[in-house]
Amino acid sequence: MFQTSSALHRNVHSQVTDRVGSSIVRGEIGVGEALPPEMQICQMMDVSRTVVREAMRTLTGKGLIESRPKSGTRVRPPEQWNQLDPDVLRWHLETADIDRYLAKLFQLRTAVEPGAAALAAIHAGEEDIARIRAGCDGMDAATTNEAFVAADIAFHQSIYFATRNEFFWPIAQMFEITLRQSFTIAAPGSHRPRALIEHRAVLDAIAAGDAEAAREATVVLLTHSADDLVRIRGREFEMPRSTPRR
Amino acid sequence: MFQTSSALHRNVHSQVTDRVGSSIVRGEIGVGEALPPEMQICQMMDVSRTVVREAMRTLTGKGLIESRPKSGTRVRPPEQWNQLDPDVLRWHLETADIDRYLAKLFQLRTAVEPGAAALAAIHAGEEDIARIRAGCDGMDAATTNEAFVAADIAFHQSIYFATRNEFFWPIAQMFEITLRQSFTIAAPGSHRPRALIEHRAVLDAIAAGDAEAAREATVVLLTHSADDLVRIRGREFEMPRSTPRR
DNA sequence: CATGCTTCGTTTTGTCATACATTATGACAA
DNA sequence: TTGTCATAATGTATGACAAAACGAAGCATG
Repeated sequence: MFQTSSALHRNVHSQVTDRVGSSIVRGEIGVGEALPPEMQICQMMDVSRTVVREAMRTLTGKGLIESRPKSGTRVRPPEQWNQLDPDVLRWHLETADIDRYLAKLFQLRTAVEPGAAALAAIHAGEEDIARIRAGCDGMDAATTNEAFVAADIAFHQSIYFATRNEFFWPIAQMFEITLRQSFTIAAPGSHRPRALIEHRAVLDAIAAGDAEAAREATVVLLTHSADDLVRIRGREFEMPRSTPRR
Repeated sequence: MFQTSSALHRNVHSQVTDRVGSSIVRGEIGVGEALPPEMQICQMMDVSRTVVREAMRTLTGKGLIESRPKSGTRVRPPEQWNQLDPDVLRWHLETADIDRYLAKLFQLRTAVEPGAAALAAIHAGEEDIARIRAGCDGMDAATTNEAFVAADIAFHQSIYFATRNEFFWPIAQMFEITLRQSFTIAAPGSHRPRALIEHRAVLDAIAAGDAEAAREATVVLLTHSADDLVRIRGREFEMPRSTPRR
């Protein structure tokens, strides 16, 4: 329990937060179960109670736990966790196998991104479009694989920000976390030229303010991307596809 | 600054979290600006530093602020806030006018829910379908307006949970927060019969495991819902619509 | 003389230790 | 069965010190 994680933080309470949070996400504590009392955690990790309590506050804020005097601190059901919180995501990534995670992320993208692109076409300002275009150009100019993936991610992030709807932003944030853990989110290499064309199509539709075109271009982009993922990483990346009209 | 909020909590640090968090979301502090030093906040609110620090940890965990020795505690850019966090949502709801908020929420639903329903059709288990059906039945049996809306919300929440993809769950959570603040999320009354039929259509498609039917039934449902909202509350509820095929 | 670098002091957050308040649980007794 | 109370856990307060980073003063150098 509370196995030391690999991340090195400057703050002690971040480390404690990491170890406890990771344990919870890993499922070592079990929903509804109680954590050890604060004092016991202090001894286990050899830190002061201040630190443990601040870690607990952080976890409470993320919806992972719930504390009451006397009864102790209990793990809340996962439906109530802030599953899109960067830390929670990271803890998931440490434990769950990466393919399952990427498949779920891709499911979310498939559901959201076409609609987001449509909204972006309506609400994007000059700066938003410039950012999206910068992503395209970055993909174009990329020599290394890392640079290509980074530009790719920046492109998609910019679309979410361009909706001008803050509820889409946390989804954009997810990409960063994922990026740091693996460079394999996209499946570049063989299909770069086609991918570039399809990205430009999305950009052009958004720049033109054509919501429906942006939606459908994004569907095409994601569909082909899913095909690549299925080919490279396996069938769990198959998505329910809404056949785009032509 | 740090105006007292209306919510009554049992914990002192929750109150401090509320006041500071609310101030930040309200925009009283300004992105990049520094908060007053901890000791000063202690005096302002007449609490111990322990409490203030635990409140700060909570806010840090939600991505609102960032602390460094000597330089102080600064407000992070809103793109990095956990915008789907229940508390952040609540603070937004306190300040922003409710129509803008509901419109953005509806934009998100319009983008996500069709895809979520498609996924639910594939992954839902018996319990999931039972929950969705319970939502339908609840709408059917509802006598009061509150009961109808509550059942409606339960129905839609169940769809997100039925995806079996935890990244969709935070969106379901949003409905709870919104429900507590206003019963007007749906626009019931005149169109109850039609709404009920459309909800059943979604349920049937999911129960039948037909992803495409579930998607299109949801699009129809949301489109009509948006029409009602536009009629009742105004044009800001107009959505980019993906004309469903027939 | 002006400019850049180093050093050091000060401010603010980070951590520790201790004491006490508050509250809900669970056992005991009426 | 119900009410009361001891108890164990979290909640709050206080005071002290550590660490880090910004800024100013001083030093060396052009």
